[in-house]
Amino acid sequence: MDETIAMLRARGIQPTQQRVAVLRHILKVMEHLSADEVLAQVRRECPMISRATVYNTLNLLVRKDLLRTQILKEGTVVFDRNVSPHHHFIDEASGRIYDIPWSALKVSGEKSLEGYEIREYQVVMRGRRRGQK
Amino acid sequence: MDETIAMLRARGIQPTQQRVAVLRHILKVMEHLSADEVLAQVRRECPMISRATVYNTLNLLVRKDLLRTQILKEGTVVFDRNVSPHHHFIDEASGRIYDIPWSALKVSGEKSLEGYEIREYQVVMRGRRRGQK
DNA sequence: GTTCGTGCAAACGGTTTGCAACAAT
DNA sequence: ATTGTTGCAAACCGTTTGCACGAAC
Repeated sequence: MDETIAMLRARGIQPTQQRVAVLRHILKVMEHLSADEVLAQVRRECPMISRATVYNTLNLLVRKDLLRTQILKEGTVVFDRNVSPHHHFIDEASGRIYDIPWSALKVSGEKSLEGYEIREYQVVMRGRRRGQK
Repeated sequence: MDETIAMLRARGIQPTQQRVAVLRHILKVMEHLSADEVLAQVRRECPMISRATVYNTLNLLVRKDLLRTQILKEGTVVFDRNVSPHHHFIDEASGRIYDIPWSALKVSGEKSLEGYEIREYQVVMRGRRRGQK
């Protein structure tokens, strides 16, 4: 049985060919893709998919908590398959975004902020990846 | 003597009427404005300013380190008059962005991230402002 | 009289929307 | 038959660009 289809069904989403292709692709690649990147890449395997369907599908998956959007790049939103709290590092040379595990960093002091009801937070780091790839 | 004009001169920028109006407005308001918001608000005092000039001016001021851009909202960049390290809180109800002083939060663990050369980082918090206004 | 700055309109890129054709139930 | 899904094209919105007019050195 197909895990991607099961995920969609579990959220009450009809597993159409296009939706399965989109979700399957995102779960496969490790990158944080923009909608247009998803479109281009999914089209290789599923040529008859339209821009509108990709956008519709991605927004649907976000609404159903299978994906999250992140505001990390100028001009475009990226979709994150990791829906649990974590931090981000953005390589300024390549633009590539890396997930940093929640446990790798510790933020303190946020409880003493008066008047701010924090629903969620993350550390956003920018710089350069060094060494390996 | 005018402080705004002095700031521009110090950076070798010709203090034209439009540039002074843009910078003066940004230094006056406390908000993190988008370019179009700057345009709309500056036009009240300086009606004969064009969209292109506002965008040109803002980009120039960023290039000369008088402003910083921040990627915090979907679909638009905001301009930050605070060019020193600090954190941000975004009120999800109003969209308003608040500066959080660098000293209010402490992040630890970032030195032990192997392979990541961090040039800068900040904590981005989202939630609701409580109480006063 | 060059250089620099401005205003306008067109172009651009990411995203959304309206709508007609088409499945699926 | 009704509802949900897709593809296409047009619309939209923030931003950039090309170009001609005008101001400043």
